[in-house]
Amino acid sequence: MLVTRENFEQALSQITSDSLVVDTETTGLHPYWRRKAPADKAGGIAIKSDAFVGYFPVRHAGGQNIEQGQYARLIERMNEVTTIVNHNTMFDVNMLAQDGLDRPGRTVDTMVGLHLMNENGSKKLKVAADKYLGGDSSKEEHGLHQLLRTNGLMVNQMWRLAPGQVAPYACQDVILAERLDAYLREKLYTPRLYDELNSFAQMLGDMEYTGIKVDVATLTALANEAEAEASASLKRIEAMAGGPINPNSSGQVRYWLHTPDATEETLSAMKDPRADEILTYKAWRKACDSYYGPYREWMDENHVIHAGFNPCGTVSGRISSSDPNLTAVPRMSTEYKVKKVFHARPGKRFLEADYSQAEVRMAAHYTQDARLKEIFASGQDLHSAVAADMGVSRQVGKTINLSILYGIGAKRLGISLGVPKRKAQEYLDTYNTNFPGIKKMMRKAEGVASERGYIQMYSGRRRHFNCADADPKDAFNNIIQGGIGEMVRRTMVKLRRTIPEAVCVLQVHDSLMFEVDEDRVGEIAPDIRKLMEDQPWCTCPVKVDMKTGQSWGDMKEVK
DNA sequence: TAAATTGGCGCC
DNA sequence: AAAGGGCGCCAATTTA
Repeated sequence: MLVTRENFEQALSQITSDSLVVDTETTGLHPYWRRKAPADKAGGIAIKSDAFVGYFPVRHAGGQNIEQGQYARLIERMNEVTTIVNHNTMFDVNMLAQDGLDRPGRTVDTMVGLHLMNENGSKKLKVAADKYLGGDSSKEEHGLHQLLRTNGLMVNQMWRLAPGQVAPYACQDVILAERLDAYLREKLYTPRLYDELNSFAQMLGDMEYTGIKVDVATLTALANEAEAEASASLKRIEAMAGGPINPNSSGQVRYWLHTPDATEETLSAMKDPRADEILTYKAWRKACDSYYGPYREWMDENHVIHAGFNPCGTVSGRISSSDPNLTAVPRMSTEYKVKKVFHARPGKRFLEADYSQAEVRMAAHYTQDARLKEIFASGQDLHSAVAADMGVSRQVGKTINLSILYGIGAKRLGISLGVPKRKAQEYLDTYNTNFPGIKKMMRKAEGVASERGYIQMYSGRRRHFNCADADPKDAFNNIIQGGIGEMVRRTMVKLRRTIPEAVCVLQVHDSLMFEVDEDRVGEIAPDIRKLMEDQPWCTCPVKVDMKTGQSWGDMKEVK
């Protein structure tokens, strides 16, 4: 039904269940997308409770909205329920937070269920509904798009249509989400994981809502420095080239330096001052264009960046981050110090906990390679121990440790070590002789992936290979990568439950960043470490390194 | 001219 | 025999 000022009371009285399906039609794209679109709000809200389905227009351009006081009461009512169900639920929760919605006790997101069911497939509600529930939802949605088109509107401008035009489609969405949830609970290979992922998705939504603070003075200073360095470098380049040139144009660089490409690898190998200067310019320019510049635009009025964390962002089971992508902030070893712009809020400190050599430890667990397990069990330095076994330098050992799990070949390893392919092949052979478990498991994983159609992680989560764009060759890497994803995911939820005073603000795959009261760092750190290292399922010891600081760019080790 | 692709590069 | 896994984003370049 379409809810109006007149029938509002009647509609509200029909919201009786403790779990609601809630879907917003927004007046923009995203509550935090200050960069891509204006920060906007709910235009209308579809709600399903038991047999009731209604659309509450709140900001439709042509009027016919419910009263502000009525909307406040609707939000109040939503704050009383324990569960909110939808497709991509945290989007709606964070959108409605702008209108006073509290953090819900529990959320259910059909999107994470779909991702669990088949991480290769589409995560769109209508496509999934057609596929799993039968019917023609996609086609029905066509009617809405038609309506938008004839009014010259974009898909995110439904609030410009009359409430009565939007209501049937909005109501359809909450009905579909509820049916899809029921379907997933019945058909998923593991409903337990669906619940787990829902808790995790909720936590990621909370992280996005919390955000991370930028120190504007630092940002300005670093941005100015980078701009100055970039333009000085460009002047030097143009002097050498004898005229204007765009160092970001791979075509122009190739032409000037007679190289096959303009990658860092090629240019740095040249030992040519012209190539070095190009690299200098590109690095400073990237700092401006990919970090400092965008960060300014992503900040809200409190200088907080609300990056997105997507639980359905990768096929391996890792999360992805975007707008901006906070999993790709340059390390402090680069010349530009981007991490320095992130500061803990006043009275708080960052506490960063990294799983040490997570991938190789996970490989030791999955392969049961005797020597690898021995190295970790004895607590030796991995790279040195591997190098010693192989009779090579630590650098070679380290490079191989880092690349072997990606299935690197002799050619690529040779380039990365700066040795002939033959020599690189010798290294690989030596490695495989010393650590035979890896290659054996790679073959096995590939076989299982192509024959059974999926591989399974320790948590029970599956990575499917029964489709064209999933390559069984990636099975081994995916089980390692995904295994870490599962470990970190479960640990994050457990941490939130048992150490709520450690507020998680970032996850960078095998690393977690918390914000805690500055005077409680010493007390909380050991608890975090203990919980993170407690992985009884893992047959290889798990180790966590911890750091603390006021800025992400200035962290000191915690013993 | 806008959309799509490519080249390149940041992270684990 | 040979085989570089998973992302997001920017600017340049090509395509429709």
